[in-house]
Amino acid sequence: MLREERLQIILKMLETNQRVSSVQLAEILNVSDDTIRRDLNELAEDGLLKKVHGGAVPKAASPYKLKERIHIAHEEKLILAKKAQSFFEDGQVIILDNGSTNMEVAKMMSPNLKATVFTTSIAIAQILCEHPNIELFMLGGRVFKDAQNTYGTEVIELLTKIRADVLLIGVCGIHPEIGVTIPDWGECVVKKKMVEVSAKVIALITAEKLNTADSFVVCPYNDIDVMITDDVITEEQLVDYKRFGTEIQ
Amino acid sequence: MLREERLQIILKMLETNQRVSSVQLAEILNVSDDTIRRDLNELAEDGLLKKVHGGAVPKAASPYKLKERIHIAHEEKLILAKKAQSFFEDGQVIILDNGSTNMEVAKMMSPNLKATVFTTSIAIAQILCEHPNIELFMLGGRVFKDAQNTYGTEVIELLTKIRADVLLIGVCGIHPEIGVTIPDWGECVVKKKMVEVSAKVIALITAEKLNTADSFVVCPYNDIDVMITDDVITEEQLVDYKRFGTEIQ
DNA sequence: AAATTTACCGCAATAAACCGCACATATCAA
DNA sequence: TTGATATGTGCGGTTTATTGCGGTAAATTT
Repeated sequence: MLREERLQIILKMLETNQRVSSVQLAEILNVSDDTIRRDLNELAEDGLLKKVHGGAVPKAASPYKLKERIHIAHEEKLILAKKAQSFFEDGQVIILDNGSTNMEVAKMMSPNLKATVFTTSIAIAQILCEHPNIELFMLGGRVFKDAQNTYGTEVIELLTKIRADVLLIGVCGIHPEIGVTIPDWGECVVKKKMVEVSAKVIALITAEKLNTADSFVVCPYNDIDVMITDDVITEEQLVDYKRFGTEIQ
Repeated sequence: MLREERLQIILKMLETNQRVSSVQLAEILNVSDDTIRRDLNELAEDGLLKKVHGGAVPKAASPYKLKERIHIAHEEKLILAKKAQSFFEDGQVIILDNGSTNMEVAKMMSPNLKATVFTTSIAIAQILCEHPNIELFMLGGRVFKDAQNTYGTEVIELLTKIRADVLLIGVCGIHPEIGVTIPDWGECVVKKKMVEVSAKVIALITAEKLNTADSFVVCPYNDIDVMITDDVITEEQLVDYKRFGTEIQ
C-alpha cells in the first residue's frame, strides 16, 4: 500500500467516524502505530485534522471543508499551493498577491506558521482571519470588485514601507524574453512595487500561462527567483527558463 | 474514547442543558469524577465554559468574534439596517464602520445606489464587491482577525484624506453623559477619526446598548446626528437622548 | 457545628508519543 | 547497471500524558 493511499484512507475514516485512534488504524492498515503517528503528524501539519492524544479528530474550522470541495476541481492549483508551503518559515514577512492559486496557498498555510502576511486580496484576508498565528495586514485602497482586490496609490504607498522576505506573485502570462505580464495597468503598478520590495519572488505558474504575454509588463523574467510549476509541464518546455538561473520546483 | 471526544461531548451537553454536573458526567462518560474535574478545568482554562461548584455553566461568547455576533439579535439588526437605507443618496461618500449590524446594512443597499463607500471591515468589503454601482475603498492596515476589520495608523492616515457625507458608526455602548464607547483602544482611535471627517454621524443602537458604557470614549453623545433604534425601546428610555437635538428614528 | 459533598494534591500505573537507529525501498545521475 | 542519496518503515528505549486512587482541604447543606 502506498503512503498516499493510507493518508487518504485516514482522512476518509475521519470524515465518516469523526474520530480515529492510532492503535486502531495501525491494526486496520497493517502498519506500526509509529507510522500512523507520523502520518497523523503530517496531516496535522497540513491542517487537515487535529491530532490529539490517542488519535485524531476533524479540524474545527469550517473553511477547510470548502478546501475539500476545491480539492477535486483545482487539482493543479493545489499541487502548486502545496509546493509553495516549503518556502515559508517562522518570522518571515510574506506578501500574498491576489489570485485563486494564492487563495489555495492561504488555505493551506500551516496553522503553526508564525509569520506576517500582507495582502491586497479581500478573499485571502478573510481566509487568514481564521489562521491562529498569522499576523495579518490588509493593503488598503480602491477595490477592484471583480477580482476582490485593492490597488491604487494607497497600496503603493504602504508597500514602500515594507521589506518582505517572500512574495508570491499572481501571474497571467510569463515568457522568457518578455517577462511577467498582466492585462490591467492598475494591478501592474502594484505588482511592480511588490517585486521591488521583496527579497525573494516566487511565481506559481500553471501550464497554460507558460510562453504567453499580456499587455503590461510587471518585471523581466530574471526578477523571478523561484518558479513553481505543476507536473504537466515537461522539462523541454522549461529549457528557456532554466538558462537564467531561476530555481524551478 | 478519546479525551478530545469527551471534551466535545461535555461542551455539547453544556450547550443543550445550559449546565453540567461533574458526578453526572463521570457516570455518563464512564470515567472518574476527578478526570471530569480535570477536563472542566482545562475547558475553563481555554475560556470555553465557566467552572462552578459541582460542575460548569456556559460562558458568554466573546464580544469580538464576528461569526458569533451575526446571530445575536439578528431580527433587530435587520430592522435597523432597513431604517438606515433612507439616509443614502446617489453621489454620497459613505463610511461603513465594522460591525454585524453594518454588515446587514451593506447587504441591503439598493443596487441602484451610486455612491462611494469606505470601510475597515473585510466582510463588508466582500459583500459590496457584489454591488453593481458602489465604488468601494478598503481602508487598509493591521487586521484584527476576530472582528475581521482593520485598524492602526495606516487607516487613520487614509481617513485624514477623506471628507465623508455619512458615517454609520458601530457602537458598543452609548450613554447621554459619557457618550459613545467601545472596549478596544485601537478601534477607538479609528472611530474617533471617522467621526471627525464625517458630516453626518449615524449610530445604529439596539436596546441592550442603551445607557451602557465601555472603557474607551469615541465621542461625546452630541456628536451623533442621528440615532437609529429598534422598536422595543420606549419613548421614556429616549428622554435623556432627545434633549440634545439628536434625530431619533 | 457536624455531615456531606465537592475540589485539590501527589503518587503510581498505564498508554501513548517521541527519538534515534537500522534496514528496506525508491529515485536519480553517471 | 551501479553507487549515492533520499524517503519511508519498524523497533527498542526514553519521555510525556492521562487516568484512577487515597488522603486532605474547602465548600455546601442540614
